[in-house]
Amino acid sequence: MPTRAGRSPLSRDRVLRAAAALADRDGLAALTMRKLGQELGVEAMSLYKHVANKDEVLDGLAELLLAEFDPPTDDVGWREAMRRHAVSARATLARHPWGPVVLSRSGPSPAMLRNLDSVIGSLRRSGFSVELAAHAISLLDSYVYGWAVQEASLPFDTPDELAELTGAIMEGFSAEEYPHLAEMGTELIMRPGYDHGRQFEWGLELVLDGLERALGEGGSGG
Amino acid sequence: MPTRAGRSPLSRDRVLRAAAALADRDGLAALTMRKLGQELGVEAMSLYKHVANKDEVLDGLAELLLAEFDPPTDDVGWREAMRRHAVSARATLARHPWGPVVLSRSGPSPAMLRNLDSVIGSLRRSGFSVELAAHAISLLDSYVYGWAVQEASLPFDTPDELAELTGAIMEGFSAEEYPHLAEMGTELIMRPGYDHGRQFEWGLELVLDGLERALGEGGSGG
DNA sequence: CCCGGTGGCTTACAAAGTAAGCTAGGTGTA
DNA sequence: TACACCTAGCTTACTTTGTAAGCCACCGGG
Repeated sequence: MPTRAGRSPLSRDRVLRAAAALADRDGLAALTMRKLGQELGVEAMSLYKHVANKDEVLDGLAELLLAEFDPPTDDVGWREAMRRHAVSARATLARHPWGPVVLSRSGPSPAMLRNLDSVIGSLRRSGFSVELAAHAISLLDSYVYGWAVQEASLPFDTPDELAELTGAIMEGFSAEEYPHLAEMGTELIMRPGYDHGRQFEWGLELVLDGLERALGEGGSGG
Repeated sequence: MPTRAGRSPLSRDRVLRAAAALADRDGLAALTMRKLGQELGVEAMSLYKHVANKDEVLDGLAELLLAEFDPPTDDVGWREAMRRHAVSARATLARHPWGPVVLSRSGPSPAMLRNLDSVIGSLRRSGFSVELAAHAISLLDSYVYGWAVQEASLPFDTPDELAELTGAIMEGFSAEEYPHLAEMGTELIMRPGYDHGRQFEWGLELVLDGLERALGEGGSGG
């Protein structure tokens, strides 16, 4: 007899979705096989009929995540395509703070390769040399990824919380110890209307400007 | 009687250094309190006389790491100062693949704040507005950090190994599936003399160019 | 009607963090 | 000198987690 009536049967897919939901809700550290089982109304060991082990669950999360990234489209020009791709990646990673962790421990999965291939393709069709495309991807990826990692480690979600937190941190140290930090805190971050996310876009535009210039120069730069 | 004669007494500092050495040698996952104890010729529980718990060990590793970063100096101009700082940070993180992990889980520690403050100071003294300095740091940090995270997850150390690995990955998929990736693999990455690290510098120069331009425009950009 | 396979369950063990309390050896003080 | 005390390291034991091994009930086909 089923533990709970009307429960749909388990499947690898349902396991992974539940894992993502659990990690979203309670954090990646709370994702244990036992809790995951509970979530699905099942004992921990039952999960092993559908996934080989916990590593496979984590790899599966990486796949789910990559599937959420919009691949670039060719109908808007490379610059807009890259911008959208970067913005979407950042938004996805912000939605799932466990994203960077699972991505950085997964090897080159098909989803990852597919994603990469489509970005390279978009750039190549817009006139980027192989080398310049490599440079562009490396730069954009590092930026987005690094941003996301730092964002994921910040313990706040809204600008208000940021201001509040900044204030709390700043009470912990004297303005003599870290004068420049103090200045930045009071004159920028705690100002009403300050939006941390704006910085992401600013940096992204700077990077895109640089790439546009490098593309115009026709070479690989250097 | 000491387990091993002539052993110097334990201390928080010795514990942290041993932890760093162990993580360097066997990876962060191998850093357990028991192994760390062994490394020091001591039982696991003895460590707790010097550190509160494992979290404190990890936080301590973050401090050690930050101490390895060269702070920027004022005698070379902001651009060269930022370049050196970024290059040094990248080198440090490459030397310690566990770096990104411990950094991203540690809150704003004094070492972190000090580091940040000195970078802001260097920029401010070179004419950066508060806002532009914030943008610059955010961009540079994200780039270096994102690069480091990705580099840390790569399972090779030398260019030769990269070429070899790329070849191995590319045997796993058909050129029809990922045509652009295949092209990049054969025409760029597996070419003799290809140096992945060069891409870091290329991106860094692009970013510095952009910042220089933004500084010249005198405003905060936007 | 039996039979094998499948999906979930129970049990059990190893690794890891760490709480609690023990003890020996050195130290300051009467 | 003797004694009380402090400290660093030790022992034991509990909890959480991943997962190996094997059990059993059900279900569809011969």
